[in-house]
Amino acid sequence: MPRKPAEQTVQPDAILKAAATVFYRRGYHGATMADIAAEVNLTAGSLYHHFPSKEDLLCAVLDRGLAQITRDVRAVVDGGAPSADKLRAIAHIHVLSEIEHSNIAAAVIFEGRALLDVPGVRDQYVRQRDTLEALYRRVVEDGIAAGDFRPLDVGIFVKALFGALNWVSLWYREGGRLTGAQIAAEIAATFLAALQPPPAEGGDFPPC
Amino acid sequence: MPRKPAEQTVQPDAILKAAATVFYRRGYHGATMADIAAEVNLTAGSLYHHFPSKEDLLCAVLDRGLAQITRDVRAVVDGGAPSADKLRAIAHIHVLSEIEHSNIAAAVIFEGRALLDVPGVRDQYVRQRDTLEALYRRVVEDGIAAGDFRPLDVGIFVKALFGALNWVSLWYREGGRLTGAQIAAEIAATFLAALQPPPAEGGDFPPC
Amino acid sequence: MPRKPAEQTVQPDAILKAAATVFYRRGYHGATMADIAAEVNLTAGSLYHHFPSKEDLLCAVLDRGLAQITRDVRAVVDGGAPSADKLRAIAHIHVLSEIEHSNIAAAVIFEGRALLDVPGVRDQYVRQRDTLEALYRRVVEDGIAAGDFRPLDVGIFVKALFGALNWVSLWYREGGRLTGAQIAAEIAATFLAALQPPPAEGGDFPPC
Amino acid sequence: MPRKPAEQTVQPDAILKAAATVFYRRGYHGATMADIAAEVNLTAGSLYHHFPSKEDLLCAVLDRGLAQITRDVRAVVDGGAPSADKLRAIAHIHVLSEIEHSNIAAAVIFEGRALLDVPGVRDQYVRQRDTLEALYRRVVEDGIAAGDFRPLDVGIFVKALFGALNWVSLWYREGGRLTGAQIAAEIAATFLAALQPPPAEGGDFPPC
DNA sequence: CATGAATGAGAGTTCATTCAT
DNA sequence: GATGAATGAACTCTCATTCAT
Repeated sequence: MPRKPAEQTVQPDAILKAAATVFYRRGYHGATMADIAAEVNLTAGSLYHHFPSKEDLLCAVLDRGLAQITRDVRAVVDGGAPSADKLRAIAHIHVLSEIEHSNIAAAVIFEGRALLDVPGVRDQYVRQRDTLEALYRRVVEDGIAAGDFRPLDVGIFVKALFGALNWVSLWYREGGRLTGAQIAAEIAATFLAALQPPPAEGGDFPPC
Repeated sequence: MPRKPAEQTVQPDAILKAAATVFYRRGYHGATMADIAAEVNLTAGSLYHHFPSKEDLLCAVLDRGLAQITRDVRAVVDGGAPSADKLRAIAHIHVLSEIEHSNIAAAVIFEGRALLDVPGVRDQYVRQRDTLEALYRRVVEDGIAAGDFRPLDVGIFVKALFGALNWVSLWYREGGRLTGAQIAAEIAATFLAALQPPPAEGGDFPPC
Repeated sequence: MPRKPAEQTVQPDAILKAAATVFYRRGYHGATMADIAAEVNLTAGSLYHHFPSKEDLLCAVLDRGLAQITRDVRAVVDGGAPSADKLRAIAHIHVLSEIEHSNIAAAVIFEGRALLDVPGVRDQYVRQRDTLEALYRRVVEDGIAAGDFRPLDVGIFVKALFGALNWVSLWYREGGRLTGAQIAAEIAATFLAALQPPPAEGGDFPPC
Repeated sequence: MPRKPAEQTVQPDAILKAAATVFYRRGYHGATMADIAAEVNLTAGSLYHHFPSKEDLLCAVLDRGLAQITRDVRAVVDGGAPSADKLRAIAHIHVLSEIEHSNIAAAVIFEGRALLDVPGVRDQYVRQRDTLEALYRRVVEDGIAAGDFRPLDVGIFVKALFGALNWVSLWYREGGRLTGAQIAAEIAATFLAALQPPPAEGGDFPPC
């Protein structure tokens, strides 16, 4: 007894965005297929024409989100800019991904845990996440090697940076005091300050 | 025909710890009352002798966790140590709370979102969280006022610090390369480095 | 945007065979329209160009199957062969129908029950089934009347024969030890042996 | 918001009987958990306190039914009665099981197919079924070996017997012309007649 | 207090059916 | 005619919650 066909066909892309939004808003377990469907003016059952299950939907969201941010970050990392600029650029990408691209990145960040029970899926997710982290790490390591940054525990440093950047999605509100770009710049500045090499011993000063 | 009472009466405290653990592990919506009960060798129904609902359990966990860490942090902030030492101390408290106290703090961090739908509850939670954040902010502001730290956007800085510290609960594994204390120290060092005032322009140096 | 029509128009006949196969394989309730459609390289929706509903499909299958076997059996029963030959012939028809004609007969046998809820449909189905049974019964009764078979409870006998013949569809496997014809012959032989009149008391023997 | 506790505790046994009845009436796929639950004055969800899934319920029904009839039949087969008496006895057991023991046996017979998709389960079911069939076969083979029965294709014969006996559950109606015991006796008589050795060629008669 | 059994409100998922293209 | 997308009803299963024992 179906009656009313949808006004216009829904793209799987729109569903992914809707899912990301709802997963982020309610969490994976708290989100219902009906919630997601409503976001694109569908009913829950209709989603199954596009994705075989809720879990697959989450996988697709995470996959898509990580792939996108990874691609953008990699472009920066592979570029020829100074390390400090690279770090500023990836902070920018990271924050903007979180707050602009339909929360896909934010869902990635916080709901990836929901997948950690499903072994096959988990592995792929963890691998992608590690790939991204490795890119951040490379920027820092290269900067240290080049003498632009002071040596420190890169592992902890990158995880702290990740935490600071990811956390933005939890407190950012549109129309707040600062734009996403400004927030990214400020965070980058903070972490760059922490990477500042100490003033060279005497070297900067002309001999008396 | 239940006959055999638990070996020893279960303290509400143990239930809170169990709930925190399970909330952290599975998320609020993913956790079941049976999961939590099993953690203390009870059945789901028995939990209702101690807490009126699952939501109340979460509230209690968050309340307890925030209250505890807030109390500890406040003690430090109210003390007379130099700002840098205070920041090191609260990082230590923060990280240790996350990874040692039965994940209560970690649950606080990530599952507080589950309460954001319930208005009355939400407000109390947000208020407590803001109280804690204000303490961190005070340390930074005092340090800046005292000239120990360089001036910067304190709001962003504190949120970045929060993110970096909270993130630890997502990647920390017992028996890893570093202890919680070492991690806290490293993160504190990073953020303190970012707070380092630039070398005074010449003033520190005697005239040549 | 469907563009490519099926290679060649699908006959309702092919759909009926497909439906019979799937109904037999999965049972009426276990079979989906998509299953049936796939069997003839269609999609579920397309079936509705040929049959108004799943129930109608089952009706058509049963109707067709029963009509066919009834026609064949009637031809034998109305013929002039000896009763024993008639019984052999209908066993042959019955078994071959089950295992060769796309399981239509087998579906008839086991899935007719699914219709027993729908009153109007049920009646027609039951009537057809009784018609078929009456033909079997006539062969036995005629044989008894003619003195070829020993008298016995014809109702039970025919139902036992039905059961034995129908059961074949549940255990027959293509390429097994015996062909369908051999199985039919063996079953017929068994039931004919049971119909054997006892040796006449003395009458057959010349006086000593 | 549960309100009304059941008047009296339901035994798993009662659920099994209910399930057998409903499975038989509607078929496995046509039966709903609510149907089964209603039969014992429960709601669907409550069944899950006793059986982990609908499939498990079917397994339990089949297991129980097959085990019971197999036990009874084995007792007869292992006894010392003449082969003909054994065959009469097992026909009696078989038919009575079908029509009296809550349709468990009938469900076994017709709904076992629903399990044939689940490999692990299927194997156990098939094994049990084969065990039962082997008992029937043994009776016939022993009878032949003892010269009580004429030699014939035992495989087909036993399957025909099975079919005839199982079919009873499809047409038997309480209060009909014959009791279950009478039906069993008649079917046994039919098959025993088919097993009758032909009158010895003259040898039995004294020379004239 | 603890328990096991029960409940009712969904949740995810399936599926027969419809319909614009 | 065929299709893909959509729907709504129904189903299996889960779970927070209650309560007699």
